[in-house]
Amino acid sequence: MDDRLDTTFAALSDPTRRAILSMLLEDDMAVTDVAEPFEMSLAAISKHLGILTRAGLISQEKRGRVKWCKLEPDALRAASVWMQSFGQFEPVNLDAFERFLETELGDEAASPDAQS
Amino acid sequence: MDDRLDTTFAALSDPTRRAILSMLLEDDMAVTDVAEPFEMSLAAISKHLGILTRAGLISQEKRGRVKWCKLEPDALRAASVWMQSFGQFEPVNLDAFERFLETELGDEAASPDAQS
DNA sequence: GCTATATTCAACTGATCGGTTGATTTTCCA
DNA sequence: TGGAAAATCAACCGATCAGTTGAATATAGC
Repeated sequence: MDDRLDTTFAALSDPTRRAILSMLLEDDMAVTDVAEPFEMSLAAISKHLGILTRAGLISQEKRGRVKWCKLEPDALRAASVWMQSFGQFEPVNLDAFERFLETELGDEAASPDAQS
Repeated sequence: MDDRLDTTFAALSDPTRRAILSMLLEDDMAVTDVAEPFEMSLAAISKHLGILTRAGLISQEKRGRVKWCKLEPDALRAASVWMQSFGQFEPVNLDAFERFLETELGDEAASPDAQS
């Protein structure tokens, strides 16, 4: 019944996939370009993109021989709502968000292979 | 570096564990009582609780021979903030939240074995 | 002390995961 | 027309996962 949340959270549990989402936050990208900063094979990245697509977190559109990857942020809404049902925390703590952007997100997007 | 998000999202990706969290939203519970509505062994539930504890999503305190499980909603904050960095930063759609509480959460808490 | 209760441990199983490599398929372009 | 580039497929590997069963460890209460 809640396969949706299963696949969403499972997709988000991998640091490589979260890094990919951060990259796509900047702009749409082709598969090869997504793979470029990572120290792993193109096939591996292709699999990750497949998982993200099946989770609805991104969409892929083929134009010519290039497949463009696009972030689909709406897919996060269900999961986000689920999480907010716990701990009635106010929408977003802006301080924490600021701190997060500096550390987590910034680092990850700048040097994805630095994910430990 | 972001092991925290890894373990948080991985813990949330299992429907049994999400159901357990929903149950603990109502009240603190002993391990045996947590296990009661599920069609699986006590040992399996014990493992799930261990995973939730390691992820910081719950805490366990032993009083006598009973181990009490308590929800720790703060652990969701980092993950929640991460997710809200995608999408249009506006809080949560309250209508969707309302609908969710009626369907998803209510059902899951009422009959956890109905998870497919 | 003895026994029942609460919980975990240990060892095992089958399935899934994240990665690899090599072969294919599709498309662009000179 | 014939490469070269973009991406996926297929088969494999070792690790982890979710579950089982049976034994072990505390603790409570008569």
